[in-house]
This record gives sequence, C-alpha cells and structure tokens, in this order.
Amino acid sequence: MNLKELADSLNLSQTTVSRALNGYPEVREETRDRVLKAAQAANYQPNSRARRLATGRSMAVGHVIPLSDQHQMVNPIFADFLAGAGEVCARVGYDLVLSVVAETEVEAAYRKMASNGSVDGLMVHGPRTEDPRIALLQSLGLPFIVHGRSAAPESYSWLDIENRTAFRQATDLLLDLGHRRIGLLNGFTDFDFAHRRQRGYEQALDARGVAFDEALVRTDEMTESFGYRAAKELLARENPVTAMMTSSVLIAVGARRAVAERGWQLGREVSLVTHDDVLSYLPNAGDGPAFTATRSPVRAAGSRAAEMLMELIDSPNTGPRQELWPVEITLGRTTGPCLT
Amino acid sequence: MNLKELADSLNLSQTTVSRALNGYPEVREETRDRVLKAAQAANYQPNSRARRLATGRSMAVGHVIPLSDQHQMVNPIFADFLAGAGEVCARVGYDLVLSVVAETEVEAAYRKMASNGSVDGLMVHGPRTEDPRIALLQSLGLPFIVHGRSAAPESYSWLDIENRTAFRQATDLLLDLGHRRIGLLNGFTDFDFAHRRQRGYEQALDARGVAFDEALVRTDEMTESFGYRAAKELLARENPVTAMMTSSVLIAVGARRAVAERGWQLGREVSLVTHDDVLSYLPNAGDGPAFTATRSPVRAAGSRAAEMLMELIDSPNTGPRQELWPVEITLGRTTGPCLT
DNA sequence: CCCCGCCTTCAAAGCGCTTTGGGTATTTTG
DNA sequence: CAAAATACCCAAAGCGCTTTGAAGGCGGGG
Repeated sequence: MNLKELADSLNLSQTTVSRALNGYPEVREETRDRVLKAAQAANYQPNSRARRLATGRSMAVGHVIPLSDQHQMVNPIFADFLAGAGEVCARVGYDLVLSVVAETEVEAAYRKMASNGSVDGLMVHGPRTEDPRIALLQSLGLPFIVHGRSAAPESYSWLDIENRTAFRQATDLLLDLGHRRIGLLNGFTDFDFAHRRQRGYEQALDARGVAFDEALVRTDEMTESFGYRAAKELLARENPVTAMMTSSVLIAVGARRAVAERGWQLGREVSLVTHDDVLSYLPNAGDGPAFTATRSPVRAAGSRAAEMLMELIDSPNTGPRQELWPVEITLGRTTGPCLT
Repeated sequence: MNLKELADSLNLSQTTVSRALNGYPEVREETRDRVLKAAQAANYQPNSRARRLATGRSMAVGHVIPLSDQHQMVNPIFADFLAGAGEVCARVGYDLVLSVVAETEVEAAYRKMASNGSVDGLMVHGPRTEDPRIALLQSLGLPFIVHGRSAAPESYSWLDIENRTAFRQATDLLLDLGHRRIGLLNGFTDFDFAHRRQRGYEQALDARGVAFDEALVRTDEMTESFGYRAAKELLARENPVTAMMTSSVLIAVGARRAVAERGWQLGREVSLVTHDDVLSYLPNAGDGPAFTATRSPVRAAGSRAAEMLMELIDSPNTGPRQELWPVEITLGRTTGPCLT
C-alpha cells in the first residue's frame, strides 16, 4: 500500500492525504479523520526511502566504530551509551546507524557519510587528546557531538564529565586516609579522558607535596586482566602501593583479584577507588564490597548527547553545545586508612 | 555535486555516467576512465537516499533492541556481536541500524520496519524458548536471521552454538573429577540458550545417576554481582557445592570473588567451568588463573550471521540457513579434583 | 451585486538516482 | 554491397514521497 493507492481509495489527492497524515493545518478535520482511519486500517506506513529523498533528511545519526588490528576491542561502555542515545533518538524517529571500519579508513568513512547524505549527524566516541576527527568533521559541515573532549579547537559540541576533578578528589580521599604510594591503572593516555584523569591524580599529589612516581602509573587496554596484572606488579614491589585508582570497574575487578590472591582484602590492606560508568552488566551495587567510586552513568550521557545532537541538527547555526558533568564520589567498602 | 552536474561537466548523459560508475558493460573503457577520474576529482558520492529509492533496497540490516523496565540491561555480548556483523556488512556496503524500543513495542517496531522498507533484513537477538518474534517476522516476509534458536518452527534461519552439548561435556568434566554437588549459575531460563545449557547439565548428571537438585541452580541477570551472590549462597550451604558452572565470564568473575572471600581458590577447594563468549574486554587469557571454559567467540558468530543474512537477502527463495557450531572446551586453572 | 479573502483541495514539479527502450554510428556477415 | 549485428550513448520514465503554486467554492464587506 503506497500513498497513491491510499489516496485513490479515498478519492483524495496525494497532497491532501500526505498533509493529513503529517499534521498540516490546511485540511479539514473531518477529512483528516477519514484519512487517519483509512491509513490505520490499511496499515499504511510511508515508504521511508521515498520520504528521506523527498525531505532531504535521512533521519539517522551515524556512529563510526574503528577497529584496529592491535587493540581490536569494542569499548565496553559503547553498548550502554548506545542504549541511552537510542532511546531518545527512537522517540523522535531517528535511527542509529553504525559503521564498523578499520582504523585507517575512519576518515574516508566520515567523508563518505558527509557527501552521500546517509546521516543527519554524527556522534564521536573515544576522542584522543589531539583528535584529527574533530577538525575533519568541522570541515565537512555535518552536525556532530563528541562524547568526551579533545584539546584543540574550542568551537565544537561535546558532552564530557569532570575527569580531572573526579580523579583529583578521589586521590585526595586516599591521601586523607594516609596513603602516599597510590597506583594509577588507567587507559591509554592518548585518550583524552585518561590524560585528564592522570592530571587530576598528579595535581592532588602535587598539592600535598607527594612526589609523582611514574612507576606507579600503568596504562593499557582497560580489561580485567590488565587490572590483575598491573595490580599484581604494583603490590609486589619492594615498596608496594597501599592504594590504587582505576579507570574502570573492569580494571578494578582485576585488581581485586590480585589483592585477593595475596590473601588481602580491599579496604583493609589495600584501598581502591575506581571510576564507575554504571554499566548495566557491571552493577557496583550494595552486595558484598561495593567499590568506592567516582560515578557517572554513561547511559545518561548517551541520552543527553543524543538530545544535544538533535538540537544541533534542528538549528544548525546556533553555536556549539558544551556540557561538563560533575562526578559524584560514592563511598564503598574498598577504602580505608593506610596501615603502614 | 550530483549526478546531473557531473554528467554535464563531462558532456555525457546521466545514464552513461551512472553506468560507468556502477560497472555496467555498455560503456567504452576510455569513457569509463574519464568518468571515474572526474568523479574522483570532484569527490562525487552518489546520494544514498536517492539511490536507495531508485533501487528499492535500503542497504541496511536492522537490530531491534528491547529495553524493558525491569531488567534494563544491554546484553554485554551485543557490542562484540555487532563488531563482527558490522565488519562484514561494511564490506558489502550495508549499514547496521539499531532501534532501541521498549519491550512492549517490539512488535510494532518490526511491523513498521517491514512496511516502511527501511531495512532489507533483520537480526534477532536473545531468542526465548518460545519466541513470538519468529512467527511474526515470518509473516512479515522480511529476511531475518536469529542468533540462537527458538523451540517452535523449523523453517527459519539461525546460527547457534551447541549449548546443550557444551554444558553436558563441561558437567561431565566436573563429574570425572569427582564432583557431585555442582552448582549452575545461569541466565533466565526463558532464554533458549540458558534452557539448553541447563538441559545439558541435567543430562550429564542423569547419565551418572547423580540426582538433580534444583537448589543448586540459580538463574538471574547475568552480572558479576549475581555470580557473587549466588556463589556465596551455594558455598554457604550445609552441603556446599564443590564445583560450579557459569553461563558467562562475568558471572564467573563474581563467583571467583565469593570463593576468594572465603580464602579459597578456584581449582583447589572449588572448581569452576564457565562459558566464554570471548568478549574483547573480558579476555580469559593466559595470565593468572584462566577459567576452564566452553569457548565460542561471539564476534565470529556476528560475522557469520551477517554473511548468512546477506545470502538470504540476495537469494530470498532458497530456504532457511541453519548452522550449529560446536563449542570447544579449554582447560584453565579453575578445575581440579573433588577433595571431599 | 461584485470583489476579496479564506478554506479546502488538487495537479504537477521536484528530490537524485537507476533502468528501460530506443537511437546512431560502426562492424560484421552473407 | 546490403543487411544484420554490435558497440556506445541518450532521453525519458520511473521509485514514492513532499511541497509549490493554483484553483474552486463560499461567505462577508463595500
């Protein structure tokens, strides 16, 4: 059933039917009712391909997911972020379209999306401190929002959390408890978020006159097994750390394993503060020892980022949107006074 | 730059340019070269909306992700599955489109996709033992592939792993080691995979004359904290389990925590076999105690499922594709003889 | 009574591509 | 050498919708 058939069956023109369905005012209420009823009865759905061509909008937001051969990992926060974004996009009739490409082809993918008009806007994930994608996208003139930030330009839209402040406060917390040798288990520092977190950590140490020791800082793919390995090493030093900060619950879980393996317990012999993205499958809930954490639900970020992008798409010439979310610290059972 | 402009600039018709670009034979090689060069130079990309309308294909495969209010969890295997599927889809020019909807609106979402032609095919995730979506999709006549299986009809396409056999063999392994009280930490059994795994477990016990005790079986959302809680309970019984099987590494990690909390170690006081989907952020690698596991990379499943769906789309009337993948068991350091 | 303006509807022109159904040279065949 | 086949190219007709521009009917103001 297409528009023409529906119109014919009603003895109306396509124009009128189209307008009736799309809520335009220049159609009599009685007529509109008749059209709506008939459309309902025939289960008529406007062909989305035709509609997209006619309107010039594709009603979709794109996500380019790079997969490099080295670290071919899908960011574990991605699914929850998408869930949040997808929810608000669905509400306004937008699709989420993913394109998975090799890291070397990211630029080509963006260029293609821009020139073939398959999406109305883009979301950028995992920005690096110096991220070439941002300048590229600006030159392409497609609305986009970055989840996170990058160093360079000022005039793009982003949604980020206070990574530096959060980690500074978390470090302060540990310092207040008497810890002086504090490990940092972080993601690769070319990721902007990881860089900022380390800066927060360094600033806190600095403010207390505790010397920064780069041997206590580890960066890697943020997996459980990295957490295990790094924690094991840091605990096996002649001068072992008495506390650790980790950039994800996954890392924290690995660290906990290393601690347990020594017969120790988090919050007693060793303290730990982690960042918690509140992933749906990794609840840091009330059972057992919940982690002391800097908390910020990535799903909410996904929702908000989508809202911001919708705004950008709807009113393109209104300057960049930028939001910096504070991060709350929740006390769990993995922090305690330094015993040594 | 659109086709008309490109054609005009070359003093050719749109027809010829279109044919040259799409590799049709009725255009002289010299002309084709000229067109290709000009297209390259102008960075011409055919408008995807127009192309989709003209060809009647949308070059996209859809994924409907239900989010219920109760367990509003995104399946943790989803991201890796998508990465696999996305890779092969990208190779043949297909997009992945996600639509996130409330669980009550899944049917409406599928109907809409079918009648507005926004996708050429669908992938169905997390099938229940009796899953109404399959009959629905069959009636809608849109090609689809199920990741997993459902009980009811025979004539749909799916890709599944040998859940029952895998868990039967894993249980056998534990029985061989002398274990008799074996816990099962599973997903909700209305999921088909969880149901089959439990059957495998039961069959193995049955074959050895070990009575099935439903008190040893726990089902829940497959999170780390579920693993912890369930394992803690099973170990605290007057007749504690001496071994456990878990349906995901996440659960296993939680179980490990409960074991460690008692000062025990996996592979010594308690054995554990888990299913391992080989998630990129949860590598069950060689460091520390790797889990003994039934292994099947969900990313590979995503790739293959996408290939199968492409086949279904390209040749619609060729009967269902069905693949059942065997599951390999890898010995880790979490299994050992029963000590009691 | 005429003209103007409003309400409602319509025919037709896109949107930018693919594809059909010819055409016109140029070769090949008998 | 005429006829038939071939190679190459084009104009125009869709694809199914939205949107523009215009028209018909009708009541109200002058």
